[in-house]
Amino acid sequence: MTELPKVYDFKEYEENIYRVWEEKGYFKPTNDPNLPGHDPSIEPFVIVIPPPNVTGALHLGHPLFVTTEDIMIRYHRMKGEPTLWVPGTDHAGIATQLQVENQLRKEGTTREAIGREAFEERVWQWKKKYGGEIIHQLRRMGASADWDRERFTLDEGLSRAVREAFVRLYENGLIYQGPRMINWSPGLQTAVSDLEVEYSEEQGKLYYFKYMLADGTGEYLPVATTRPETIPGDSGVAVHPDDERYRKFVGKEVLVPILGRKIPVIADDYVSKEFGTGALKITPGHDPHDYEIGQRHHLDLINIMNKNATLNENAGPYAGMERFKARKAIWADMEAAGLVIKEEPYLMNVPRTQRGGEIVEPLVSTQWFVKMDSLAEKAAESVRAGEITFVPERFTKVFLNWMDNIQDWCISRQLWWGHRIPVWYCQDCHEVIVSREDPTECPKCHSHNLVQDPDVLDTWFSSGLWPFSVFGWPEKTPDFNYFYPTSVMETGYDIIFFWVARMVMDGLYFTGKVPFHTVYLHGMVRDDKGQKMSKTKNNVIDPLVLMNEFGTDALRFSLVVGSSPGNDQNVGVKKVEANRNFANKVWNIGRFVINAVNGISEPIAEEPKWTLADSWIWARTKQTVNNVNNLFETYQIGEAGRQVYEFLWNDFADWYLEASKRQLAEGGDRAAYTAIILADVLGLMLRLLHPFTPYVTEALYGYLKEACESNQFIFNSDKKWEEHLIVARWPERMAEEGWEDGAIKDFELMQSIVRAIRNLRSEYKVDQNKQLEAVFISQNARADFLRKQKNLLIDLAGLKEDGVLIIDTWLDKGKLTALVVEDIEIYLNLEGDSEADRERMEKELTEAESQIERLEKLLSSPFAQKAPAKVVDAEREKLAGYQGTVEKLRERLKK
RNA sequence: GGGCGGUUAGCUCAGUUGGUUAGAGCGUUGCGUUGACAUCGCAAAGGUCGUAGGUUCGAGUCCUAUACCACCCA
Repeated sequence: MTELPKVYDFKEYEENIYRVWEEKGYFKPTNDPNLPGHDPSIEPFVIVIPPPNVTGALHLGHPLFVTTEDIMIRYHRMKGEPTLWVPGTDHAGIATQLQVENQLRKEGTTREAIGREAFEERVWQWKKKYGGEIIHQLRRMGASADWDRERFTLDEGLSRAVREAFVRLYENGLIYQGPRMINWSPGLQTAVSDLEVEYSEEQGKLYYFKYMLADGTGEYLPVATTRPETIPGDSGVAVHPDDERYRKFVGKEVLVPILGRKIPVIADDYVSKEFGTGALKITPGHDPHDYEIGQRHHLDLINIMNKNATLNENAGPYAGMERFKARKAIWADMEAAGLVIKEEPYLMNVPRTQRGGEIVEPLVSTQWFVKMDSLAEKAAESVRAGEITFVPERFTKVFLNWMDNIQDWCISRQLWWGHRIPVWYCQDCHEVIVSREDPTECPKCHSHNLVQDPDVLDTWFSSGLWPFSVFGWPEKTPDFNYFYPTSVMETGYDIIFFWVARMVMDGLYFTGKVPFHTVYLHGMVRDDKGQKMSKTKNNVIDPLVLMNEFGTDALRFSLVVGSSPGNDQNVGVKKVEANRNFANKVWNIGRFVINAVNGISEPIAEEPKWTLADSWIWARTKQTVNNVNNLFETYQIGEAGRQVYEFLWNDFADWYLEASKRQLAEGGDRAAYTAIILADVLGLMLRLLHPFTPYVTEALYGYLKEACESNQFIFNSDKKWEEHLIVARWPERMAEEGWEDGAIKDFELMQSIVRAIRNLRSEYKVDQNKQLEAVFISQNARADFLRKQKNLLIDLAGLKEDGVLIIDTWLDKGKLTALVVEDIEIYLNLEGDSEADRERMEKELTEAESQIERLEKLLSSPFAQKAPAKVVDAEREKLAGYQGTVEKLRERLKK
């Protein structure tokens, strides 16, 4: 027999338990399609992990998604389904490249200095180190993923998938290369997609100046701009066609300040008459809206900017100047030339890159793009048709709205870390070769002088293929055939466009199937005040610190319980601490139950005679099992966890365990059956709780199993205990048998009486160990009921063993202190202040009377006719209870 | 400009077919340790469920308007 320590020491168990799980192969799916005996007709449950970046930065978002997905995985595994969770990591182009560049900088070198090949080698080293670390942390969080199937987005297999996807899209005309307006990051020296640009409201200035007419009349158009440095790139001035003020200028020419270039005045209804002066300078080379207007009106496209955000030769005297220095210089020169009208403060939306944070420069550049409209249409269709469900549902609209307004996707990045674009250029005949295999000669001129496109693909290009590339696509592998499409995609709502949308589009395009039937989106983790966690705010909580201090179970429980899908949640140390306490509570419940089982040492003689407490806890157990099943099926994981918590702490531990102590002490069948109930209820709850807190439950399960299996008096050998909880059978719904409501109601009456007595004890500052004498006055069935439950009252309310009297009527009430619960009068031998007693009872009377008033009013209203009988009856019973209380209190107060 | 979410106890949040006295954790206050648990127990205080209307026998929950906060898209 194992003697368990008083305190659950998670450090004792976590690592060992995880190792055992893994060694036993529990993380691997049953019904593996690669093994003999596979049955393809059984539907598996499959999740592919949102692959964490290999940058090495661990944050609370990781344990959140690990826990959520692991809960789903463990739940389905326990239900006996073939269950697969595919883990892996993402190469995270920009983020990782930046990290390695930082490292190089510290060494006093740069990627340019060491060259592309050496740089790539460095990044692989980085990946090996930090990618391994991330994986190690995922394991530490208890992730029951199939590590033999772990993938990395730059693996050989996945790289092949990327190539296949690119070539197929290209061949079908969905990938094209061309000069387009893109977002250029001067710091990162690469193009970024629209999604990677974030807008921040910042204080800037609106500059008003004169656009002089070219006819020399001295007339001018007043124009306002936030970016004077782009003036050298202007190729037109636009006004609204209905604008009376400027109608006469349309068709005329104006002079670009300083440069003196002639440009036309055009009319376009994009221009807002109210904004600024109502006249807009058009810079098609450096503003996305101007770009469109320029196209409409065939304006010149002038690029005035170098890739490093200095102005180029098109900017005349400002060539070579950095963009913000040029702004000042131009403005000063214009002021000198008398062209300045005024400047005023202006709150503007500044585009910045998600990664580097510096201001994005919109400019025209030759890049690779994916044509999105047809892809998006199919994706939207399948969502509208209900092939994909979002949890929470509101994200359906967000998703569709984005799909309906989709823009082409710039997929080329001027980086060195990522999937190299599979395009080669013949240096002799300029043929463009797009190929699955590296070509050695030009198919057109047979030259061997080929150069591969230097760019790499946007990381999300490969992520979009993840749900099927991890299974070996484009090969039709057994894994792909059986596990794809997957079941649930669980990830953060912040990447619904970046990732979820692209997986849906790619899945439909490349496999003809939606990649998953459910998208479960979790919220962001914030600090305990609701602030975003950031290094600058110094409010980052390191999950490792939390796990070291409170254990993995506590962290997992904290992240999932008390929150709901799609909503952000605040996490503080206190919360994790509280849940560490819960793990300890469960542990001690387990200790008690195991001791109880071990204490049974004689065989059962007769059929069971269940006590009220037995019936009650079993009824509540059934309720909890059924509720948790309902909640799991509707993805209300947090609420499910909360209900198990509540049951274990407030019902099982606080009441049933207390009640069971006497039952166990009684010995014989009573004790044996009590031990059985304790073990059965705990067994069921460990199962329900296991997905949330896998370690403490697995540890306890082992001890409980040991205790039960070794006790032949109450547990026969045909009751099968699975070897480990991780693969134990999930408790399915339990049918109602009709007695449950009565047992619950009866026990609740006992609870009311016990609480009333405890309150009074506390009010009278009675020593906890002092046993009180009590007289209960009640009639008929109620009195019989109380007589039957006398022992329960004695134990739970702290009454004297032979000092409890239950009688019909009693005259000599003396100076005893009275209590009334429903129609039961209770007298305790407390040396009370009779005046205080009277006051207390009067207060209770007033309260009960007001309740009667409320209920009588309610029951005489249309409520009684229109509400369901069950609801009305419940109110009637309450009323009867209060009426009993009032009657007894009045009687007592008369004396 | 469009959209979405939030507003519930001092703090952080649950509350999914509407059911009639609204819950938890933390914090606060009081009492209490030789047997499951002080990483605890027993109890107490604390809420016009943002505001105004509406639907309904009944609204924290559904509808409309509105205020504030946060986020997404343009």
